[in-house]
Amino acid sequence: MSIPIQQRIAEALKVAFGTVLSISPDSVDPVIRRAQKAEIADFQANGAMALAKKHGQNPKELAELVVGVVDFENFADCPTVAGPGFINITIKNETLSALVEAMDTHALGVVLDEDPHAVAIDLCGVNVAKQLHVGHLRATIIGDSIARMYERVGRKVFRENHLGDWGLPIAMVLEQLLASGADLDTLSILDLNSAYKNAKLIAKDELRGEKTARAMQAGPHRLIEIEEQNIGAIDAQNKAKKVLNALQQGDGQLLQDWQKLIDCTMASVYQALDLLNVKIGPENNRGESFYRDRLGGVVASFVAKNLAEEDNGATVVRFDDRDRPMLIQKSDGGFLYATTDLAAIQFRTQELKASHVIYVVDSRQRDHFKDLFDGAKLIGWDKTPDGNDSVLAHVPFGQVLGEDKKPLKTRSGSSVTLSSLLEEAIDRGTSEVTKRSKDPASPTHGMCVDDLHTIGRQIGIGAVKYADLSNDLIRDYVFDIDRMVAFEGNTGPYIQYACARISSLIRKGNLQKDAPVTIAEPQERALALKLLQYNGVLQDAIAYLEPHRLCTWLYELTEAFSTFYQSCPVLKNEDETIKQSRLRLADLTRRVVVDGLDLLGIESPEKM
RNA sequence: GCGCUCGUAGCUCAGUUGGAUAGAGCAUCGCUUUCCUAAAGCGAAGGUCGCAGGUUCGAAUCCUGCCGGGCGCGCCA
Repeated sequence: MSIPIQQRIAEALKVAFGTVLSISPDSVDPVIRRAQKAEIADFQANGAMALAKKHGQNPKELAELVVGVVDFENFADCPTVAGPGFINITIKNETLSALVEAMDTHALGVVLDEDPHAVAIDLCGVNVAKQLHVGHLRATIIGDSIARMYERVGRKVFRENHLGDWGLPIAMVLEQLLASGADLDTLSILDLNSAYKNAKLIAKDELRGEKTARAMQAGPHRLIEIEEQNIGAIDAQNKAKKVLNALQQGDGQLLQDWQKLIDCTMASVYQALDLLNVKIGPENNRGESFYRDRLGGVVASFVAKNLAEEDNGATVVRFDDRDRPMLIQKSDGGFLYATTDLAAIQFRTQELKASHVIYVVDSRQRDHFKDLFDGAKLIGWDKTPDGNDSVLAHVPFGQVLGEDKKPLKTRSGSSVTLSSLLEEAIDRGTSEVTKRSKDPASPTHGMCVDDLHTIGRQIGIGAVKYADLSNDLIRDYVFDIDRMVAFEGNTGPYIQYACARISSLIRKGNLQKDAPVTIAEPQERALALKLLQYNGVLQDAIAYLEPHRLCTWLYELTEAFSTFYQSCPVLKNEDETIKQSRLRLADLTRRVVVDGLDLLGIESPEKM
């Protein structure tokens, strides 16, 4: 994390260390960090210890010498030395005032990333004929947030919704529905969902039979027995394979029917995505069917370069450092998800020319992505055509758990649908804001039901998203709606509320945009220093693909504002200059919070 | 069996990629309101950072080995 001033401090100290030690300033790392205690200083340099050690000097004496020669060009006070050789630096109020004024533009201090390459983000991951459930929540909102952050720094982003819209499962669903004589035009997502479950069940049965046979190292006779047991499953599979075959041949009627399944599914998906306030629509669909004609080519490429070999009739890619191979073609000629994913990587780096291919997928698929990325590197799909290295990254996230600390399920044991979850959150948000509006002092007092409901939705959805994004992604978390919608603590509603309070303040004040900013009080300094970190925090959140860094910081920012607001009168300040300066500080804070929440896909109601 | 991952206050979690006395929130207790939204703020209490070694001037952070929870391991996606 860095703010502009931090770099200037680093530069000045590099020169100073270089002078004292008679070495090149470029070889010096002064290790500038924010100071731990605001009362002591704003920043600290920890480099003296390591440098003293390296050059056989006393660290404290070295620090003293450096402090003696360093030139901060009047933007900071004379630094002090503490402990074993920490150098404490305090920025001048005038400097802070000027920096805040400089930040107060449309860009809010965010530095744009000039890399002209695109960024591809694989997110959401819906399956045709499947209702969205909790499992999709994280892949969708984390991916959308990362996309928003990249867009915020000026990058072109492709949100890739890699639909599961092709292959045997879909063929089974289609075959079942056609056989039952269902009218595909009037189907609901629920009908599709049950057909999907049914298909999955049958496929599982067959799989279990095969696995058992293999585990037992059964001979041909035993295999036949098992096949007989699963005769129904095999039969269904065969029928589905025929349907898939016909689809692959381009059967016009079947393709139309297939499209109907997709349309039906996506209609329900978009409804949920709309509630979620994510920027994912039809334009983001690029599913398995898109890659269906490229799979043979993928396998052929690996074979041609001797990167794949035949094993028991299947085609596998082997890696030097692990036993587990990556299967890219089945013994029956069929392709696997690794094949499709390789095709997708090829497409994303070679045709979309993405410098970053990011997968926002459940942590349980770590091994898969390790294989996938290593496979892509073997064949050279980790570079764009112009030779630029592409970063292939898996953003693994943990599971959403129920109160029992097991994956969230309904009482009947089925997985919780995303819409039911969101409805609950919206209800909670709405009842909360409705309750508050009863108070005559509340700005929401007297609002119509529709408006209250809109705010309630913003709060409820914001609560769920913030709770999800504010933890380290790798961790599982318990879905606790009470904690999420709480207006206290590190929650979405708390930050939204803090922001609404500032909006109210601005509405009442008569802000003059060009009024000078004067940082004087400790609480003003703390707020200013916090604000100035925005760009650095955002850049870090992107670099580490960790939205929770932004969350933590936004919470700290709103806390800094609360503290400032508590002890620094704004509207009732008799001094018009101070009042205007503080209004401007408040307005800047408000805009940064709105901007930051937007990067998390969270809306900021003006009243709540 | 192999591999990955997590373990920090009673609970939920941060911890700026190795820096000073490990920080928040919730819950508990105390204080503050003729005051810009008290939907708040301030303070107290609460810790052998899973355990044991090691590297280092310095370790919650890096290395090794254990312990405990979760997850994944060839023709499903």
